[in-house]
Amino acid sequence: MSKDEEILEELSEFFKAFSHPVRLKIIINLMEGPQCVKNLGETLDMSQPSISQHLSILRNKGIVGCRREGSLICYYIKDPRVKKLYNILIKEELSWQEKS
Amino acid sequence: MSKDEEILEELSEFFKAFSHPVRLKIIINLMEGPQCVKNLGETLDMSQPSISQHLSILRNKGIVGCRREGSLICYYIKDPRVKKLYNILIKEELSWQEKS
DNA sequence: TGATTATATTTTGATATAATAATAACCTAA
DNA sequence: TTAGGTTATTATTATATCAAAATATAATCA
Repeated sequence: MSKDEEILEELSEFFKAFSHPVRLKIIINLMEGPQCVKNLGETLDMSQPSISQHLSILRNKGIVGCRREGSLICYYIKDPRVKKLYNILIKEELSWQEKS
Repeated sequence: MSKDEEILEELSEFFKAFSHPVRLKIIINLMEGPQCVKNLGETLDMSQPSISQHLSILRNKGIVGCRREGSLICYYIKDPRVKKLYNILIKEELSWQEKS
């Protein structure tokens, strides 16, 4: 596979991370700061395994990272492209976010 | 479904359009200007039905539009978010594009 | 009209993704 | 070390997506 093909593959994988509403929710929440899985589950009102599965997808793509803090595992945005994307395309669509 | 849920659904559908390397290629090509299906097929070296299928996905999401011009059908970028996305995230990753 | 070119749709089979349930692993505190 | 709370993984089933092939539609030209 050529270099350009690889770039396109990687880019499409990146966008695939955003192509599910639950993952979008997770990403939007993490944009406000690192969160542990438990908090995410409560905020999004979803089952723990489901949250965990989507987090593992985001982790595998390098979009989020995590660190253990005692009994909790704290997730945070890792890929710098997420911030760009959030600022120009996501933030302004969300009614509950101020458009500073 | 709440308003916010709908927004997230729509956004995730939008990103899903970019989550396949062939569709990325098509979008990148159309960013340089409208193209007919035949040209796209030749440029990308892909079968006509395959191009056409991906175009119909992009069409259904409102990302591209098309108009008939004689015997050809000309596709163009329709969703204004595409240009934003292209400029901040896609363009700079492509080695064959100048980063003006 | 029939033939040709351009494009779209449909179908099929293979593969990937999703939700859910069950279980396992890990940490902390008693 | 056991118990309880937190997170991850696995298995299963349902659904979605993909590529490829076959077929259908639409316009043009002879």
